[in-house]
Amino acid sequence: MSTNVLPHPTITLLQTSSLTSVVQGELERMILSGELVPGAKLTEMALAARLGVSRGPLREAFRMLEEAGLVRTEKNRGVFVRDLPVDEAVEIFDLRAAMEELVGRRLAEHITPPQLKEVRGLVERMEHAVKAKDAHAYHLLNLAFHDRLVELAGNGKLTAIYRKLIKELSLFRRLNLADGWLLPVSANEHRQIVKAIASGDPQAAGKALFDHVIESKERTVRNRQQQTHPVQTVPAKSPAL
Amino acid sequence: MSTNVLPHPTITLLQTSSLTSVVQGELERMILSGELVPGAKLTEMALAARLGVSRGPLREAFRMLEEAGLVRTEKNRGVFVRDLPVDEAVEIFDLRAAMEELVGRRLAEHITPPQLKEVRGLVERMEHAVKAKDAHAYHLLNLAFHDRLVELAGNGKLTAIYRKLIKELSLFRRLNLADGWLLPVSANEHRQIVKAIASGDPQAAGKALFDHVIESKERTVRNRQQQTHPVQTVPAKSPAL
DNA sequence: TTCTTATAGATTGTTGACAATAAACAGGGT
DNA sequence: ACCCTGTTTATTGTCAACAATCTATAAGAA
Repeated sequence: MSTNVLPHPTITLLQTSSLTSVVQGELERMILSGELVPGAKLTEMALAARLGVSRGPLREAFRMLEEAGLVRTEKNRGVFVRDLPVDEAVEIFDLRAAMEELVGRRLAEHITPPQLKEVRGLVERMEHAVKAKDAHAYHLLNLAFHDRLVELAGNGKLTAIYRKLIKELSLFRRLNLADGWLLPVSANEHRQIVKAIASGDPQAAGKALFDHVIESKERTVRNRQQQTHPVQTVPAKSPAL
Repeated sequence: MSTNVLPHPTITLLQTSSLTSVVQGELERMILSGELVPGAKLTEMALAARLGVSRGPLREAFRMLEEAGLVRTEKNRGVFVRDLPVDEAVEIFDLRAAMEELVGRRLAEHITPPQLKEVRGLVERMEHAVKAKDAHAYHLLNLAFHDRLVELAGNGKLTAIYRKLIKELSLFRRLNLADGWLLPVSANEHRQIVKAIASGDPQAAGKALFDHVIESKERTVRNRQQQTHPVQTVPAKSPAL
C-alpha cells in the first residue's frame, strides 16, 4: 500500500483551501492589480454575487485583509480599500531599510556562489530593461530582486513581514513607475549591492542595501510631491485652478 | 450650537466596537494571559456560548488572530492556539534586533530630555526589581522599557509590527521568567543602552540595542534547551525515560 | 488479537433570513 | 430659499439552520 503517491493537485487544493481563503486571495489580487483602487467601497452583496459565494466567507476574508492592512473597515458603513498616506509609506520605507540592512549582513556571510550568480542574473536583466526603457519590466525585476535577496537571508518571519510591507506599499498611489523615473541610478545601486554582498563584508553589504532603500524612499516621495504640487521651475502651463 | 461636546464614552464604544472586535480582543487576552495555552483547541460552539455570541463574529475574530499569527487553522479540523517553534522564535529575535537597532539610532538623534528622564526611571525601577528578586515585575518593566523606546522612535508602522512580534513571542513557552534568570546582566545592559542613547551617538545606541536583543535571544534559547534537555553537569536524578 | 469497515456523533463550512444602523429622500415650517 | 424632521431604502451586523467533513466507536473478517 504505497501511501507516497502524490494526491491529485485538485485534491490537495480542496483539502487546504476554504472559500474564505480563495476569496481572500482573489480580493488581494484585485487590490494589488489596481482593479480595486484605494478608497473604493467593497459592498458585501455585490462582491459576494460577483465571486459566487455568500456573505459569510466574504466577511471573514475582509477581516484577514483588514489585519493585513489592505482594507479599512468603518462600522456600519462598510469596507474600503485602504489609501496609504505618505507618512505611512515613509515609515514603511524606513522599516524596510532596517530589515534589508539585516538581509545584506546575512547574505555577505552566507550567500553561496550559485545564489550569487542568480541575483547577478537579475541585475543584468534589470540593466537590459533600462536600456530598453521598459519601466514595467524594470519594476517587476526590481521587486523580484529584493524579494529574492530577502528570501535568501533565510529568515522566514522576516520574509513574511517584508512581503506584507511590499503589498501595503503598493497601495501608495504608484506614481512610482511613471516615465521620468531615474532607472539608471537605481540600477547602478543594485550592482553595487551585489558587489558588496560578494565581497563578504557584512557592514558594507548592509549599508549598501540600507542606503538603497532610503534613496528609493526619497525618489518616491519626490516623485509624489511633483505629482501633487506641480513643479514651479516651469511656469504652470495650466491657468489658475 | 457647540458640536465639540464629547459624546458619552459608552456611545463612542458602541460606535466603534463590533462583536467581532471585542471577541478578538478577548481571545487575544486569553491567549496572552496563558488562559488558553499553545496547542489548545478553540471549539467554535463552546467559545461562542462562553462569550455569549454566535459563531459568525467568532469565526471572523479567528481570521484576524490567524493573520496575526496567534492561532493556526486546520481546515475541517478547527482552530488551535499556535505553538511557536524555537526556530521561529529565533527568527523573531533577529528581526527584533534589526528593528531595535533602528530605534536606537533614531532615539540617539531625536530623544528629548523629559523622554530620557522617563526611560531612566524605568531602568531604575528594573534595578529595584532585581534587588527585590521580583522576576515578574522585572519582566513587565522590561516589556514596558522596550515598548516605550520603540514608541518614542516615532515610527507608527514599526511600533505596530514590533508589538505584533512581541505578542507572537509570548506564545513561545515562556520558561523565560524562570527563577534562575540572569536579571542583573540584562538590567546592566539596559543602563548601557540608555547611556548610549543619551550620548547622542546613533551607531553606539543602535549597536547597544541590537546586541542586547541578540543576548536576550541567546539567554532565552539556552534557558529553553536547559528545560528540554536537562543539564548533564548534574547526573540525571530521574532514571532512564 | 489485529486490521479493516461501517456507523454514529460531533464539529466545521456555508448559506439564507432577520435585526439594526446609516444614507437618501421628501415634506412642512420658518 | 433654507433648515429641520420623518420616512424610505440600502447595507451592514448578527443569528440560527443546513450540508459537508472528520473523529471515535464498534462490529466483523483475516
